[in-house]
Amino acid sequence: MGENVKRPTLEAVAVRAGVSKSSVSRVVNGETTVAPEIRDLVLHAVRELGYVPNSTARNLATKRTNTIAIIISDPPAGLVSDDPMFSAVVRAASRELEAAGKQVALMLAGSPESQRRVEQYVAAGHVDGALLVSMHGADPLPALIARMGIPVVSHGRLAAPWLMPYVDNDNLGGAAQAVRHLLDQGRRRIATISGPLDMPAAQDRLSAYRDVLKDSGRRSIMAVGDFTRVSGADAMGQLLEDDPGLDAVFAANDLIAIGALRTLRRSGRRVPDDVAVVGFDDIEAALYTDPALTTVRSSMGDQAAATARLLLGLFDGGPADPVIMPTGLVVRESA
Amino acid sequence: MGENVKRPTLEAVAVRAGVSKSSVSRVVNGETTVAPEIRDLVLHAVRELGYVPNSTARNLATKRTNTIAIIISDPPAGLVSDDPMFSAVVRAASRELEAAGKQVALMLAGSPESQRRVEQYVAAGHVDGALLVSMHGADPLPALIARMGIPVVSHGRLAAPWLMPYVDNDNLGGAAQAVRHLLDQGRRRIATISGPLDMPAAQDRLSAYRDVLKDSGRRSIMAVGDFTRVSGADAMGQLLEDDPGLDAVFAANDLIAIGALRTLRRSGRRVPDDVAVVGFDDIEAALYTDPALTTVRSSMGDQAAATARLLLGLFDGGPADPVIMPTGLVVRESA
DNA sequence: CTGAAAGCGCTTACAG
DNA sequence: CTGAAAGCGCTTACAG
Repeated sequence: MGENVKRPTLEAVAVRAGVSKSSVSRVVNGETTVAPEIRDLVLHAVRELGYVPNSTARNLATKRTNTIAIIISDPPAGLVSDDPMFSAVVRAASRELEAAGKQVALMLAGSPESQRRVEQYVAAGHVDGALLVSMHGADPLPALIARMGIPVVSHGRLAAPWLMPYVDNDNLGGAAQAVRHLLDQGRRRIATISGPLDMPAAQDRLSAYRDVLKDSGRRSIMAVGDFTRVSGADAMGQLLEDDPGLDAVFAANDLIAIGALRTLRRSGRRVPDDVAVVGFDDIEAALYTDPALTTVRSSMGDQAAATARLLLGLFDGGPADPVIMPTGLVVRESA
Repeated sequence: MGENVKRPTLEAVAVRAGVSKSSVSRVVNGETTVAPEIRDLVLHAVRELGYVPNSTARNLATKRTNTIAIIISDPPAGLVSDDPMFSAVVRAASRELEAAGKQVALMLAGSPESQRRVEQYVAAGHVDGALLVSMHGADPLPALIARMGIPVVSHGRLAAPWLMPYVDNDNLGGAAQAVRHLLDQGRRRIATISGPLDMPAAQDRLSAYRDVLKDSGRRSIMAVGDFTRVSGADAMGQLLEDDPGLDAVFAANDLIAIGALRTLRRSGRRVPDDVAVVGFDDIEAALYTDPALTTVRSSMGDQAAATARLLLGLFDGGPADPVIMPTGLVVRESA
C-alpha cells in the first residue's frame, strides 16, 4: 500500500538549510521577523525536500486543532439525512469553513453510542468549535456540547435557544405568508400537516398557521407529520377522512407536500382546483411535482453558510446574536 | 465562551493514582498486562479527574490518526451533492467508519483550491486512509490520493480503475435488465438519456442500453444528460423533437427520469401509455412521481457501507479486490 | 508486571 | 533577527 516514504520533518529542513529549527518554523508560519536571506534558504530547502508541516505535532504544540465539527444530531430513524436539506447544509457549511482555512470533521450523532462518541471527541480536544444541526427537541446533545467551553452555534433555533447562538429562517413569517395566500385565494377550509412537534421549526410553522386562521375567524384542521414524504401521504389521508371538504393544505415542508400530493391524486382530488397545496423550503423537487409546488423559499444553503460565518466570527470576538433569515412565497401551480 | 478548565493529563492521573505514567497509559489503552490493583487505582483516578486522553498527543506518539477522510470530488457545479445519493453515501459510510471506531473527516473537493487543500491535508499525515467519491472522469484527484501511501478505496469505479480498489453497482446488468423490460413490453423505439459521458457509471449504463438494442436489431436514440432533473427535462425535449414517435425512454438515473416525466407531461404524452419510462437508482422520490417510477434498484447506501468495509478491511490485510453489487428492476407504473 | 526515559514533530518564550 | 532549550501529552522499547 504505497511507498511509505518517511516525510521530511522541520528538523530535516533546518539541517538542509543550515539554519535553526526556530527559523524554519518562523518562515513556514509566515512570520515577518526573518531576514530575507534566511527566508530564501528555508523556502528553498522546503521545496527541495517537499516539506509539509505535521499538523498533529503543530496542534499539540499550539493546543489548537484548526478543525471544526459539523455535528448532525440525526434521530436514529434517519429523518434528516434523507432530506435534501442534509446535503445543502453539509455542503454550504463545509465550503464556508474550508474557505476560512478550517478543517471540517463531520459527525453523525444518531444513536446514544454515537452521541457518546461525539462527546468524547469534543472532550478530547479534537475540535476548536462546533456547528450543530440538531433535529429533535428532546436532544440532549446541544446542552452537552454547549458546556464544553468551545465556540458553538446551532443551525436552526434549539428547543433551548439560550444554549448557543443560532441562525434560522423566518419560519413564522414564511408560514403566515403561505396561509394568507391561501386565504386570499378564497380557500375556506385550510388544513395543515405539521412537522415533528418537538422541533422549533415545526412549532413555528404550526403556530403561524394557527394564528393566521384564528385572526380570520377560521378553524384549524391539523394532522401531524414528521417532515418525510411518507408522513405527508399518511397525514393527508387522515385529513381527508376527517374533513372530506377541505379545500387547501399548508404542508410544513416540501417533502410532506409531495406525499400529500400523491394521496390527493389517488383520492381523485384535483390540485389546485379541488385542493390547493403550499409547501415550505422550496427544494429543487418542488419544481418537478405535478402541478409544480407553490412553496415558501428558505434557502438552507444560505442559512448553513450564515451559521458557519457566525461561528467563524465568534473566534474573532464577533457577536453571538441569533440571526433570522428572510423567507418568501414562491407561487407556482399548486396554490 | 466556556470555563476553559484545563483538562487533566495522563500525568495528573498518574500522580493521583500514585503509579507511573506507563501504567496509566497501559490501563487506558486496555492492555492486559496490568495488575488488578493498579488497574483499579488508575480507573479510580481517571473517574475522579474526568480524564480523557488527548488524541493529538496520542496521534503524534503513535503516528496514527485514527481518522479516515471521505473525499467528495464534487464538480464545481455541485452536481453530486444536490443528488439524494450524497446524503445516502456520506451517511452510510460515516456510520460504518464510526462503528469501527474511526473518526471521519469530510472533505469537499470541488474547486482546484479545495483539491489542493485535500492534497495538503492527506500529505500532512492527517488521515490513515481515504474513501473517495469521485464524480467525473477527468478528475486528477484519485491519482494524487492513490500515490500518497495510505489505504484508499473508491465509491464507484474510476475512469482509471487500476488506481485503487472500488465498490460499484452492476450498472451493466441493471441497465440491460431495464432495457430488456421495455423490449418485453413491446416497445419499439426506445431512447435513452445518459449521464455525463466521462463517468464510468454513465458509460456502463449507456453501453448496456446500446448492446441490448443492437442484439434485438433496434436503433439507439440518445441524448446526453448529467444526472440532474433539469438535464433530464431538457434532454427529453430534444429527444421528442428528434423522434416524436418514440415510445420508451431509459433514463440513466431517477433524477433524469423525473425531469423527463415533466417534459413528457407538458408535451401531452401519457406515461406509460404513450411513452414508457424507466429510471435507475430507486431513490425515494421514485415512489412519489406520477406515475410511480419503474427503476433499477442500486442501493447507494449499501454500496457506500460496502466501500467503507472494504477500506477497513485493507487495514487488516484484507483483499483489495473490487466488488460489484447486484441491482434489480423494480417495476412500478411508468413502464 | 512496573517505571524511568526517550521520542513523536512542532512552537515559543528567553537570551543574545 | 537568530538559536538553544523546554514543553505540548502521549507511547513504547528497555531494564528490572
